[in-house]
Amino acid sequence: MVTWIRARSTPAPYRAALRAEESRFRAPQRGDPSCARGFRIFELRNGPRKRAGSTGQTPRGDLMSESTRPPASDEPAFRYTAAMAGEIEARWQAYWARHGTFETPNPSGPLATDTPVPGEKYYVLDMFPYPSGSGLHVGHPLGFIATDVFGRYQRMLGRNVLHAMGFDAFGLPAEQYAVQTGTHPRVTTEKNIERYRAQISRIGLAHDKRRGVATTDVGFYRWTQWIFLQIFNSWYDGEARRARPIGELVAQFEAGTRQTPDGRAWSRLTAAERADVIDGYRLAYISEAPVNWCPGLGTVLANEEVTADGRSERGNYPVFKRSLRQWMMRITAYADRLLEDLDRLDWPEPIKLMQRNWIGRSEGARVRFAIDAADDGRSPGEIEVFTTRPDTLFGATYMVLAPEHPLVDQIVPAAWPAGTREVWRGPERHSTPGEAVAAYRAQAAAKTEVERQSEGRQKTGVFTGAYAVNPVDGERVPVFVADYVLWGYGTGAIMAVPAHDQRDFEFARAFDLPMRIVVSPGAGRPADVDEWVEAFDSYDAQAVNSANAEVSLDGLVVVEAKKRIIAWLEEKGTGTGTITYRLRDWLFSRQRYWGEPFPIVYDVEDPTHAIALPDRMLPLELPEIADYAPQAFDPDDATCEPAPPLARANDWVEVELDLGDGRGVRRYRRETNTMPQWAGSCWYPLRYLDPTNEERFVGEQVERYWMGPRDAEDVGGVDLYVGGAEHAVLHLLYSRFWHKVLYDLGHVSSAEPFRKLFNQGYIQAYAYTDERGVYVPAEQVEEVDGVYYFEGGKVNREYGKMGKSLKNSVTPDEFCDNYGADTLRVYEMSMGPLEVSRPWETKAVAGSFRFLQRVWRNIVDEESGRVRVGDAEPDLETLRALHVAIAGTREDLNNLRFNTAIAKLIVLNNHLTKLPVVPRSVAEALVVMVAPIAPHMAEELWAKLGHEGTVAYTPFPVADPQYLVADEVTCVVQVAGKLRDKLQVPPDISEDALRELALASEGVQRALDGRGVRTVIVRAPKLVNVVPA
RNA sequence: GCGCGAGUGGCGGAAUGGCAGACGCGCUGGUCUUAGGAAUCAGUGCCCUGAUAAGGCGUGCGGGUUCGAAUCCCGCCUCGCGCACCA
Repeated sequence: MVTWIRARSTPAPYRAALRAEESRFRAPQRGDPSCARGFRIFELRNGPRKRAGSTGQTPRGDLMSESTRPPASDEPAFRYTAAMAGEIEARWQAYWARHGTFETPNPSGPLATDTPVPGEKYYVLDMFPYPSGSGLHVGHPLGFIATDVFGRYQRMLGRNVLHAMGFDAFGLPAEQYAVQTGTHPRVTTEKNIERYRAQISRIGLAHDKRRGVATTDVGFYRWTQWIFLQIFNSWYDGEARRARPIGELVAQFEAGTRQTPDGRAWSRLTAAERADVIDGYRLAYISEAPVNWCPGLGTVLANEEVTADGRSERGNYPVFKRSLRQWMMRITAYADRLLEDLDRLDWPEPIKLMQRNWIGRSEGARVRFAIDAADDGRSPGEIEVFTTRPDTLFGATYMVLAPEHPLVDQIVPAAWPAGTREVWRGPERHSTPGEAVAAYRAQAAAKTEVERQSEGRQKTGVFTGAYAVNPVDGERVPVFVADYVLWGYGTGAIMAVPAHDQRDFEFARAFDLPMRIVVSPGAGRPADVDEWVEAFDSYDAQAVNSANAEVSLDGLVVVEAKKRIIAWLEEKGTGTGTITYRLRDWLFSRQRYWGEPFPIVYDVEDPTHAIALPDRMLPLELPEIADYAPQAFDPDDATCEPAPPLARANDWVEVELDLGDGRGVRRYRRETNTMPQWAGSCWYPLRYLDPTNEERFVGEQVERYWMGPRDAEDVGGVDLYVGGAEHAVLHLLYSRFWHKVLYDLGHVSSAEPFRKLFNQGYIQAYAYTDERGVYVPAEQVEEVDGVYYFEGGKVNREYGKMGKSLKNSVTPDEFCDNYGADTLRVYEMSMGPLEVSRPWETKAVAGSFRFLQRVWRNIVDEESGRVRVGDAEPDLETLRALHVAIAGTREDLNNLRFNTAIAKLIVLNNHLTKLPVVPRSVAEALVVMVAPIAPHMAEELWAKLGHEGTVAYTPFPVADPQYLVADEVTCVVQVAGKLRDKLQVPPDISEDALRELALASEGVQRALDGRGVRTVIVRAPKLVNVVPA
């Protein structure tokens, strides 16, 4: 229990306080002569302004000289100004760095210390920043400041706090920049990281800098490659519901406990055949799949890198769907677990919902329809469909195959069968089904996905000329090709039930197909389906017209009907109940230079099977190559082939290696694709834990300490993960997947990477355009009566992102010059709740600055620079103000409500302002409570108040309940729910006494105006509500 | 189209069934000043009133539940986000 406030005793006389203050300045000189503190004190005594720009002693004298708000000449010498803030901040940041104040000990391994780690820990994490070339603006650090405040608070609660920041530094921008300027991506990346680090450290974030790894560090991506191989060398055991090493699969085949695909004994298979079988199980595998191919960038792209109108986010080049051989990750194997475990996470509900929708689990059935023997006598096959409504099987009146469906070619007969309607032959009324289908498929292939959609929901398609047989009633139904059926989902084929599916309904109307009602819509609809204007797709209804000789669904509600028909289908062997997901496997390769190389080689004599490099050959470093640009293509040429830059590094690609597999030195070709940017961000939280471990990607004990589950129910993971909602699905789903594989293989003890997630809002800004539509500097725009002017001319106001090109960007550096980092921290935290986006308003910053200035003035005399607190005990009113503030601040900080926490500290500070002398004990409590938010000023004041060392580990004050109850409370008196009077009453007043008082009160009498009283609601001691007759 | 979230002073926001507008910006007035774009003190939802007291109105709009609703329920409007023919 933390109770230092009450434990404090023997208040020292005022003069002693002054002595303590002075000794505090001398003390550090003993331990650290390089600090030159005496010199600075001298300067401080002579006023902060003189020092601006004059000293090489402070780390950032150059920055301070840029202060654009020079104080007026009569300003008190010891006022808290931007210049003084700059000096204090630089000095304490240097102190923290020198003393390793925020170097967090591990329980074991390289970062362990001699002393045991605290039992309670807290791992707070920001989403991995990408160090872009344009540096930070004040919007970026919002979340960083929040985690820092929270982490510092946790530390003051006695916990071992881990907070670090590294960089997600691979990626296309550095590569693009390299192409333009000839600078190596590593040079650009390192420069950007350095710039970011400088900007971030100026904000005073309590990061353990030893842990700030970058994905581009060889020591980091060595383990990214290792994890990739773990995934590559694993398969998903559906029975056990977990990943297992591939060796255990081989053992099953060898023992005969698992059947080979064609039933032959494992020993009878050739090495290549075995490799084929095994590759079909791996969690990382190569497959031929339709991908986003962007010739303009020379690489395939992930879906998230393609804009809504089908162009590359970067460069705005066209993107084509191309079937290419690419690396995939079998994330779909984890679909169920990724879905189920969402329930165990403390995440915002909307994010969970987005993941649920993205995974898109739907229960239904696969049903096989026999293809009716074609006129030319070719042997009939089967079409398998997926449906979520097998209960409507009796209402299926036609079928549809996706244009890409391979069966299409096989079922098309030579001529249109009898009964083919005009519209079924396509708009050109083709004379054979072959022509019609070929034309339709060509048309569909030429369209981008976006084009398919932008043509509205107009249903198109053609008849294949083939019929299939409905297994429930033997009826022949025509088979169509239409692009409203997607090849990528389910089986790429559907049974169409137009009466009960809106899409099928529209198609049926367009193609003059029959409809059959098999789910009763009740009395609300005409009995004749021809009169319907839309499909009836409710689940809350009963089946009708759905019976054959063996099974009847009639009268059953949808859920029951589904069960019965699935049972029947399974019994007849024509269908099975099944589950389908919207989630697709994850395309994992890129044709880029600036990414992690795959630790994979191919035997030159068998180039189809990927071979893992043994661990001892890691890291596989990126080779230096002369030309790292992806090969340039005509951006509109959809037919060209990707050519990864690494393929041009011949000396690197062609290698002779002994892989230790007993075959000796052989010739291999390396994989020339690189991994996507997501790879490093999938596991970086684990590396922060143990950044220098060379034996393991993270020490076992270290991982268990920081991320292990707290109890049997807990999934473990980072205690608090803060970042924007834009990563709701991709990053958060990918890293959950990787983490689960590592968990299954026994490498980590936590089942999930992020126990609690918090989505911060964004800082937005106004931008202004003149009459030409050109952006003008937002800083210089003036508002008069709601109209905005720049240099005398009217300008338009827009609201949105902050950015250099919008001329509304404010950098943390210029902000710190003008106000100081502590003001930036207070302002950003007080603007509103963390989860809400808010507009930046430079003029509103003054309030935060003034708050700090007043805290300073309450403790330090602005004229003399001396501590001006008194040692008298605080009066009761002050004690109450203090303890109310303590209780409120704790409550707010616990719930990440920084804005209201600051408001409570302001209230306390404003109270202290009115006192002739601020009591020392209250001043100290205030400084400690301010410390998480404005740590530099708090350190300075804490030292001035006579304390040695940092305030960062000082226990956070605890409220004394005795001061939380007032001896009088305000009772609200209402009449008919409207406020009519207020009474000052003792908190323990009885209901009856309060009722009497209220009824007798002037306000009640006036409001009643002679009316009688029906009821009186009494909620002692806070409220009475009189209900008039 | 479907799903999710949000609408409160001039502005950012507070209050999650019990005093609407904490705290801050801005604005108004006073102090100090040669000066104020500094600091400081006071006031500030709107309406009525000379001002006060008292009163009326007020949390996007309309209805409901309740002694009592910004808060809970139903319908609508507006804005933001996500998904978008997923069978």
